[in-house]
Amino acid sequence: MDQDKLIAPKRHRRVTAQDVAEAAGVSRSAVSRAFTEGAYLDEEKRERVRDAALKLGYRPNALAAGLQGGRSHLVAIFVGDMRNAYDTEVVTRLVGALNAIQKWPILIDGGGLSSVKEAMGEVLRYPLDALILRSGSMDPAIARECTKLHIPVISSGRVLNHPQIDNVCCRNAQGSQAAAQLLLDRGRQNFGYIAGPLGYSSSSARQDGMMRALAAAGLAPVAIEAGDFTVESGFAAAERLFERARLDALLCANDAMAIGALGAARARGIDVPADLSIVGFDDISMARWPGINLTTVCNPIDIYADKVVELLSARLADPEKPSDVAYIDTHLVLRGTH
Amino acid sequence: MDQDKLIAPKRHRRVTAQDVAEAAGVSRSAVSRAFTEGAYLDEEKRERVRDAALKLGYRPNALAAGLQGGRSHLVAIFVGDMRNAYDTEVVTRLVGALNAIQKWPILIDGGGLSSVKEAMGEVLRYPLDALILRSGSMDPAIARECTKLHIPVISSGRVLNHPQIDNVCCRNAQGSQAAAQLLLDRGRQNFGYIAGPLGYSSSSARQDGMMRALAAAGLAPVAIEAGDFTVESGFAAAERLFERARLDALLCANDAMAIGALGAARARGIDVPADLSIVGFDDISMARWPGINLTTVCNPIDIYADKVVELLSARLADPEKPSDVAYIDTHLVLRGTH
DNA sequence: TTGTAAGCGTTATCAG
DNA sequence: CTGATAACGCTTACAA
Repeated sequence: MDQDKLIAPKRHRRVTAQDVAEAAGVSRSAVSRAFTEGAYLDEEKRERVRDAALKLGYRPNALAAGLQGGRSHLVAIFVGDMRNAYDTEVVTRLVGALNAIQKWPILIDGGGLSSVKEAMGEVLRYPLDALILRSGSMDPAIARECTKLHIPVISSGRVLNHPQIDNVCCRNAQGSQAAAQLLLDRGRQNFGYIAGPLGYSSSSARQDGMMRALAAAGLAPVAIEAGDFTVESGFAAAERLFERARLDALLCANDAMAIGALGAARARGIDVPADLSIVGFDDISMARWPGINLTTVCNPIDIYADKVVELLSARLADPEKPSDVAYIDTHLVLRGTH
Repeated sequence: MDQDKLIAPKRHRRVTAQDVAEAAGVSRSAVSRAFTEGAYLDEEKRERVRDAALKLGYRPNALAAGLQGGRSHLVAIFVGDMRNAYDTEVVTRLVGALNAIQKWPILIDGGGLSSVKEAMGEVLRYPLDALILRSGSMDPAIARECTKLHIPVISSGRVLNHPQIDNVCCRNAQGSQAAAQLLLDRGRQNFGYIAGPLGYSSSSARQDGMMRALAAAGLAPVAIEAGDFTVESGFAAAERLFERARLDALLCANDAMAIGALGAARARGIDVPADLSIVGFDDISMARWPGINLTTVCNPIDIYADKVVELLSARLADPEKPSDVAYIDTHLVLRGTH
């Protein structure tokens, strides 16, 4: 016991390869090899090392391994605002997809943070395998800074034109054009639109798509209001719209605002879908909840996440490859509000 | 240019302290000191180093710094299932709170993962500052394994009795007892309950709280069904309940299932709250959405996350301190369904 | 105040 | 197949 204290100066030193080597009666390198796939090592010896490691509770220190030159297996995900339902669902899928390929996602939530840039700066001190940007309103300067550090960047939701940045992006205009067409075919004529905040490319692209469909029918939207992508803001924007004009069709830049608008319509006694069609965008999980049952444009999240991981793997395999843009096709999901 | 190629063998080597030192005409240690708060270094020199660093795009490698003995500033968050709305909100707050104190959360989502244990094993190779467990059904063996590695563990949602594990936990029974009492006071007598899956301590504690209130009034629940915490399962469970019995009060183990039950009641033409009171638990953000407006027991998420971070900081400050349990008080949120 | 040198725990290289 | 040895990039005594 006394001896114990003498031998272990630091109280809770992590078990190292050295310790295991001594316990198993082999060299440090043998221990390393025992844990390296396809390294030359006598099977019996490998067995012995593994046993000793298990007994001592050893596991190779990922920090040291990462330092030594290989990959850190750390991937940062920068999220614009995790309080946004769609972003949250994307992050959830992304986390799952990354976990599955043994990449460990570090999350940074711009929504809850006062100084995003500072946080990014701190996280960039880790030699990340990659950075995933999930934000419609990310300062492109930050992305460019990452490429300077030679960290692969995957931008999701907004296409950044940079030779080192891969992008995955949904065909926004196509989706909302189809949604508008659906309502036109149903005989709707008085369209309203609830946009997202200024500066979000997805919102403006979606608005453009609607405009295009309307223009082809010789129409234009009757009224447009903007929210901030939250349910509450959708509720408020819808109320303003209902004050201003008598609509029979309402398209929204995302599902959350559409759900808010649906609440506002019901509160006002408007019959949806008999008197007013409401269509969202994204197909978040709440859209299919009983009591909401929102008709919407599906922005397929799982495909999205898989695509991000695919681009990531391709980039890691060949860091010099030209940058890529993966477009995701949308499709209409007809439920009860159109 | 040719020289460039000769000097830089690896194509995109990260800028190191050495590079900065050479550029600024100082020693490596001076560079290190320039970035260390409160280290002795001539102000003019520090300026010079910082300038050179900025120009070269240098930032201290966090891996190397962490290896060197200090903290890694990495914290793993293990989530039982990120597709669960409450867990997701907790994670969001946790991420924000950790980002704010410069700890970088690595997420592992048990819900999306086939082999949770394996993933945990991989992540434990990083010398984590701490591990946060957010899961009602986590295998306690995993937690114990972490304490063996001397990694502080904070368990959230279930109290683990271990000298090295800190806990934060909401007073579940208290909350649902109050909810039941509210409905008793309103004259309700025929109570139903939608429980969570077996093995979730929160669900059973909440059920106990309700039982206690009913027992005090000489009552017992009329019917109980179980779901899996999802909206869909709440919908289905409520339908089964409505088949079995005529209820005037329905308590649910969480908000998501209550929202499902609300949908089922409406689909059946039951007037909520005139003929049936429905009360949830947690107060997730959707509970206050227009069109849902759910009366519920608030399980204050922000306090929760702050508490976790508080325990974490205390533990890091004194790794030998006795383990702690922080109980979170609930309160009723009266909205439109009671 | 500064530079030198010794780790931190790995993995990769290179003789044997 | 295996054991030394040299990186990896940083911090921090220690000496100047």
